[in-house]
Amino acid sequence: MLKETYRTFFGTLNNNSRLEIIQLLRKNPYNVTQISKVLNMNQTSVSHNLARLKRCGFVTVKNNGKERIYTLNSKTIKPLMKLIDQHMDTYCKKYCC
Amino acid sequence: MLKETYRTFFGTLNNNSRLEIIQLLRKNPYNVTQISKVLNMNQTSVSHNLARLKRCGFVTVKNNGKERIYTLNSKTIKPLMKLIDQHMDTYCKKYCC
DNA sequence: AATTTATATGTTACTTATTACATATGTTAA
DNA sequence: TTAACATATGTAATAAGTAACATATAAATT
Repeated sequence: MLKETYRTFFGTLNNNSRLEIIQLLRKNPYNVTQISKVLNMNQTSVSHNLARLKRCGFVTVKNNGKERIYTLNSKTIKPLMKLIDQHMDTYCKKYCC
Repeated sequence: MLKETYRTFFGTLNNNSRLEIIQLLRKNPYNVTQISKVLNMNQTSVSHNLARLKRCGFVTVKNNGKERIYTLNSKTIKPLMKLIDQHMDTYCKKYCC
């Protein structure tokens, strides 16, 4: 696997706003306005971050009138986040944080 | 899970040097000098980056005389990297890179 | 077709992370 | 006990990423 691909992947995850969006989308799909309201982030920021998440396959998007509904990739990202939670649960209490 | 814990986790992975070290350690444990020679990185950089990897439970270390041998966490990080490779294989060709 | 609502994109000041230098510590052997 | 080897840590210039502004596009409603 290309080094740059990893960087894009982890660079995407290494951001508070995007992590908050991911955590929210773990529960349910939402549109941009909903996300920015729930997370109290401004709309342009949400759009920028969703664009990046989409570019990397973390989320997919579906049009619904003027809304755009974003869904977390349930095939790879959902199980991945679960596995990462497990790692952090076991190791990050002792070592990191 | 705490937001800061995620940041530490992904921040650790979002770095070329550390990713190269991880990729190397997926094959075998190595000491600091070996790592810096194989990857053509200066020793202080390798030590700094190993310190961070250790702090987050990505690697463990074992003393062997004056050497210190670093091993990748095979319980969580090895399978995690595999899962990430799979995601990138499926989605990042189309979307990211 | 003009207005409103929803979302996306371009750009830049600012914040954060990285790298590499100098140097310190720790271990072994002469 | 000092020289040599192995690794770790403090610090700062530089590089990279972020957030927020202004603005553009796109769909629906009047």
